[in-house]
Formats: sequence, C-alpha cells, structure tokens
Amino acid sequence: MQEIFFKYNIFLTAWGWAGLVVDRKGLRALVLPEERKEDVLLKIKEKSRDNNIKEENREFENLIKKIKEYFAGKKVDFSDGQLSLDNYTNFQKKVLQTVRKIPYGETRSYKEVAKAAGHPRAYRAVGNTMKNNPLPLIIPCHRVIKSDGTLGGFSGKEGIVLKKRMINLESEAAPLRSLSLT
DNA sequence: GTAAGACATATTG
DNA sequence: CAATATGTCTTAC
Repeated sequence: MQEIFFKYNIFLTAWGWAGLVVDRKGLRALVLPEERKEDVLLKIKEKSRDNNIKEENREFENLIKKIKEYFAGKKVDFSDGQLSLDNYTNFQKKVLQTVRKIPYGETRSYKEVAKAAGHPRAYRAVGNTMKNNPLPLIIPCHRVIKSDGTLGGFSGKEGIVLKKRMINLESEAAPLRSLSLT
C-alpha cells in the first residue's frame, strides 16, 4: 500500500532548468538551475534515493511561479510553506530554520547563524549543515558568508559562481540600499 | 592587501 | 576517530 511518496517537477527558469521534490510532509528538495535538464533529473533521483518517485505536472504551480520570478530578478519571499525536514538532527533543524529567516538581499556570517541558532561556537558545523542543505534558495544558504566578507563555499567550486550571482541579483533587486558599493 | 599556516572549535557518520 | 561551505591570529611577502 505504499503510495507514491515523492513527486518531482522540472521546469525552465531564466537561469536554466531547475527542479523540486515534494513528499507528504512538504517540500523536500530543490535543485538550482543548470544548463541540462537531464542533470537536474539526475540530482533529483539522488536526493530521492530512487524510491517511489513520480513526475507531477500540476501540483506545484504556485511555488514554481515564485521560483521563476526569483530568477527573473523579482523580490520573492520563500519563508512560508511546509518543509519536510524530519530526517535532520535538532541542531540541523535549528540552523536551517534560522537561515530561512534571513531576508532577501541580506547576508549573515556562519558565526552569526550559529549564535542565532543557540550554538555560538558551532560556526563550522553550520557550514557542514549548509553543505547538506536540501533546499537551497528556499532555505537561503547563499546568504550565509564568511565573517571577513568573502563568500565561503557553495556546492563545489562551480557553485561559488552561482552563489555570487544570486547575491548580486538580490542586491540589484532590493531598492533600499543606502550605501553604494566600493 | 593578500596568502599561507597553525590552532581552536562543534557536530556528524 | 576523521572531516569540515569557519574564525582568529601570526608571519611574510
């Protein structure tokens, strides 16, 4: 009586093909835009462990629309909606929830996140959690950078470019910047 | 101002 | 026990 547990959808954004996975509890995983659609599917299968996975074309239109708007440069808020985070430890949940509250166009350091999550010295463990973040963008781990102002990591070497691009996108879209950049 | 190294540090598998 | 998407500090360009 196992029904389908995972549903996924792949769609085209201004930055490339992106994908998402949903289970009963809520949004479970998200794949950031890539050039090739088949690579997105591959990542989705990884994240779903290939189990009971089914393509679904109608259910997530609202969320997909928001994601498309985001990559088109619109200021979008993802801080509502049900997430599926049961597999994670308490520490990881706290960190992920903390990061989720970072507003559009702003950044926090790993250290600040650690402190806000109630573990002031666990900044390095915060990095570990970011690496395993199943929901980039929704949980805006791209807004978490190093204390010295440099970017830190983002899913491999290629990923850094994307992180920078996303921060850039948000800084251009956010109109209320009193400071000009150097 | 940048680069490299040492050491501290928390959490996970 | 080892690994890590960090933080500070020190030293040497």
